[in-house]
Amino acid sequence: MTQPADRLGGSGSGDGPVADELRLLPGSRSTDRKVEAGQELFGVGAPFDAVYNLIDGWVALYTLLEDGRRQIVQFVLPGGVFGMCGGSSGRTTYGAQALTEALVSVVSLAVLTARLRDSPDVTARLVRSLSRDRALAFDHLTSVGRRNARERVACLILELFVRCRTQWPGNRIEEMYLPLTQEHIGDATGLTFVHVNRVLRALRKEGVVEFHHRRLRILDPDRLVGVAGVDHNAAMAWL
Amino acid sequence: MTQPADRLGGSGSGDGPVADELRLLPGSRSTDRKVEAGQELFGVGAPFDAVYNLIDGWVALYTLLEDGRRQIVQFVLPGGVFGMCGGSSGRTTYGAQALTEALVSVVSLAVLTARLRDSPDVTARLVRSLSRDRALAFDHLTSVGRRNARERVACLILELFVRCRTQWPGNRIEEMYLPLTQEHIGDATGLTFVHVNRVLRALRKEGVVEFHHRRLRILDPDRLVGVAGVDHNAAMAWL
DNA sequence: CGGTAACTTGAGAGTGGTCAAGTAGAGTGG
DNA sequence: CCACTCTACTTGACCACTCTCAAGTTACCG
Repeated sequence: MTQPADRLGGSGSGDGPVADELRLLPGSRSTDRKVEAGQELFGVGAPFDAVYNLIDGWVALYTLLEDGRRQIVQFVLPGGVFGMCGGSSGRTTYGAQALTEALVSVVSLAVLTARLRDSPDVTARLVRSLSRDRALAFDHLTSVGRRNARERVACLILELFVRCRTQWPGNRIEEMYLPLTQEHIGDATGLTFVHVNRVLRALRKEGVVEFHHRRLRILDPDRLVGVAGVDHNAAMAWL
Repeated sequence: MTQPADRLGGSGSGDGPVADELRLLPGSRSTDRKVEAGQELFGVGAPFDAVYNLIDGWVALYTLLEDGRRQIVQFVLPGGVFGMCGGSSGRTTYGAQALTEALVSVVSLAVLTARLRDSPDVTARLVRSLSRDRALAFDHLTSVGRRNARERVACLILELFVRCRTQWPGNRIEEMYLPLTQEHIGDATGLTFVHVNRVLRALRKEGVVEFHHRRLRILDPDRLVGVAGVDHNAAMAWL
């Protein structure tokens, strides 16, 4: 474990009682694969014949432009499913990188289609997951397309905060582990890390949020929601 | 019909032999609903208990910010499925507006879940559709987050061109009907319509594309791909 | 022929990018 | 224990891409 022991964001390094409700296919943990922080699960354009189901840890999905510009299109939390791609090319259009030590269940497409056939429950899980992803992607698109830098950063922080809360309903509401660099935030919001830094400093000086050493502290939740420019109810809808 | 008769982009106004492969639920056309161009299918935050399956025409999915800023998150073409939302709120987070006269099949959630249960084929269609949507959303996100105005506009045009081609493999490759205003393009690319106009003028002057009166003419496909900054293969992957 | 929606163009301003330099912190090896 | 290194963070100066505001023009439709 490279993370501090008291972090939120994982159920620990053991193979303990990992909740089955995080699994697309409950039960089978024979296909589990563990990767270290920073490792790539698969790269952009990799052939795909399997679906990944994150059980523990954080994963970032990203795309690349020819000249190296990068866009993080999604942060995956436990329970998330990725690796399925639209298009007929049989290759992924995005890559997946573990942000922390992570545990994924690898499900081959053959197994998945078989299970979809006989298990309405698996189908429902997958459809729900894909729908959620699409809704999240739409939100990000709106943020990046129509919000300014302050709003984007605040929005992202708020989103991750809310998603973490629901994943790990811990008690330390004011502080949480966020395994990101400012460059990650920039790549997710469509900004440069230099500008992310400026925004973060401003928010810090104003006493809204504090983000140092992968620890996020929400100093003033209400102000944060205000800066993000989201409806109070909308923020709750992420739950 | 408000569109010229020779447009690409629809199978006509009749109730003729609409291909069943566009339908999530083949056969049942009792639930079809026809809407005029410009009409809203549902607004942002509408309660949803049904899934929409576009059979004919163009639809735009959009989100709104409190102050009126709008982001188009997806252009739906025949065969597309929308109206399913992630989140548990039971309300849509985006609205849907018909860009042309459109024909949609409305499937109640109850019916859908029943069909998912007993028809692997329906399940496969839905999963494929949702996966494709997610991939498209990721592409848009990359565009809006990491490309400049020229690239974004070129990308969008290219994407719509390719998608149209595959929908309606007509013969007039050089010209097609695109039921958008420059403001639509702006709302989809995260730009203002003023700036979209400038970009479009420049591309026109350079002899790359021409877009007037809802007619798009690709003057120089290779240059367009170059301006868009996409890999030649990647462009084909949309097919 | 008037009204309206879409498109066009210009001038000025501002948000956010680029480039460059420097600081802080964690890990490593002498 | 102290350089040394590497990554992440910080800050400043400058600039440009894109927005805003404001006037027009054009095309379509009643």
